[in-house]
Amino acid sequence: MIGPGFADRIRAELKRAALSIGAPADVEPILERPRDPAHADWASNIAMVLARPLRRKPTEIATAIRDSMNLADAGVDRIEIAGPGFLNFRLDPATVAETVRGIVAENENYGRSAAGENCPVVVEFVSANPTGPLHVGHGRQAALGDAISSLLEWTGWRVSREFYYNDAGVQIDNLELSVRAHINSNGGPAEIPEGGYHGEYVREIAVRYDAVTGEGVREFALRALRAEQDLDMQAFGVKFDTYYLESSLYTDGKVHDVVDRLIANGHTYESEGALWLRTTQYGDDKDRVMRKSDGTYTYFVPDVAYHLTKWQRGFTHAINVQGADHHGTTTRVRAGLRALNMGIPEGYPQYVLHQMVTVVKESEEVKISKRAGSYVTVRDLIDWVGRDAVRFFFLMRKGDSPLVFDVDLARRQSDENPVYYLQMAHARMSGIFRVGEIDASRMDVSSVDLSVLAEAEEQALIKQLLDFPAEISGAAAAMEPHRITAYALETARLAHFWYHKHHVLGEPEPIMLARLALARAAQIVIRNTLHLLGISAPERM
RNA sequence: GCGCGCGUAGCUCAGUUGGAUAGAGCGUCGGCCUCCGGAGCCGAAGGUCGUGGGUUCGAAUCCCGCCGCGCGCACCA
Repeated sequence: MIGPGFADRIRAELKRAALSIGAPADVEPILERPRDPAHADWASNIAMVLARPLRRKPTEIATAIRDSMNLADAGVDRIEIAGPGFLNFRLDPATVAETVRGIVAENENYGRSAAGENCPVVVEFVSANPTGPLHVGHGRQAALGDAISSLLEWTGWRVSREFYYNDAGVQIDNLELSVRAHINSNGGPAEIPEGGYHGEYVREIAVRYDAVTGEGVREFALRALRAEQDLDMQAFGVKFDTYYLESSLYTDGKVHDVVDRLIANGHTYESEGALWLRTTQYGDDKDRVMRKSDGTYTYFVPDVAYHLTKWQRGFTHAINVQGADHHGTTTRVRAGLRALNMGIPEGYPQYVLHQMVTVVKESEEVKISKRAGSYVTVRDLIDWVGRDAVRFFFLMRKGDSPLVFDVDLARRQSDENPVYYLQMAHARMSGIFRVGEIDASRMDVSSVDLSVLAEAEEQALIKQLLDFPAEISGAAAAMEPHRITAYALETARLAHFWYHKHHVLGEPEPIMLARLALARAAQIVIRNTLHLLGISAPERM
């Protein structure tokens, strides 16, 4: 560990100093990177925090702490006191430069940590009904779910990516009826029933259906659409570890078991010919119907059964990535799980909800596609701008805010396009090695004198590279991949700055060797961010 | 009406879980540059962080009210 290494040393020495001036024994100094790098490399607000318990002025405390700190033990060059009582720590440029060696050595593992302790977690995403091609909302989910999964893997969790097919229920009935309508119309205009599906794909399925095989229309349609969705995800580069079929919950009797258990636990009642669950006992604003008056179950019962299987399969942590339009279901699923009295905690599963996606092309919103009819598909986006751009654009914004997908920007081959800018930074670093005819992957930096990396752009770039592990763990803990896209762009920016200002090849050998090491470190970090986000890192463009 | 989310520069958005003078990209204006790899670099203008209160050493961030936008409020998923 390189980045936190500094912080740990400073923190330990800071704590020792704080205790020596009478701080409470349980004091835990907080270190942070100041927003403005001109202030310091690392900063602590400990003096302000201690002001109250010690009944002294923050600046006074800060001075006392500074005076009792050992610079060498903390590994810092300078300590300053600023503002209301910040302790600002500055690192020696040669110390900073030295860290490049570690980044190059760790290579593809740089940024990983073990915080998750190999704990199993299931991340469920996309989970579309097999009733049509995947739409852009599913695309956002796929990008988010896959990136969150990667973040968790990078921080030491054992991740299982899961796709839940809602292949039961009324919507599947409607799909079957829609396909049958086309079959019956014999190529003529079909009478699609109320609630049915109108896309071109429905007609295609009807045309391809062959009654002679003995396979039912319903099974054939489901199989075709699942295959199509699988291809969409494959084109997007997303791989699932498991697929779970809603229908299996019925055939395995799991839905019945859940209902029986809920009844046995006394959380249900009959009313108006239906069976209700008292979800209001668990924070819902009204009780929910479990079994309709026609004897079938509402969707949330298999949902509860499904999430129970996650728990029983050993996933003590479960994360669901869904559109915000499903927000209403979270409370009742959790309520159902708790009503089982099986020790499933209140916040299980965790939800990551995202807002809607609108697609804009030539300044106009695109709402329809030929294949799907009333919506734009993930496949359309991939065809228009490529997988990398689709992924990046979906991850650029935090899930809480609606996303406008600018197709024209995404396909532009210039710096205005963030994906291009980012990949170009990687290509540039790679270009240095190509032109210099150096095999970067075999580069030995163990005996290079890195202390010559003292230029402002070099120090800024290195410090940025050092932030990478902390960025990963922060983004993983918050389940916010957009932090990584922002970090990647900033890293690319600093790499571009450095590249424009300073030459590598053709410099005197000591400088060239050190700069080659830095170019390699930058290449590694940019490549790692790209790979983590599921985006390719081209060597040339 | 109730619940959830969001209001930050002209536009698109960040803001490290309460820290220092609120940032970036695009756009606008002024000036350089043509270099391993493609118009890049430097500087400037631009903000009552929707609004009114509260909490404290300190608030864009936490709490309450109000305004505006989105989503949800099914015996659909």
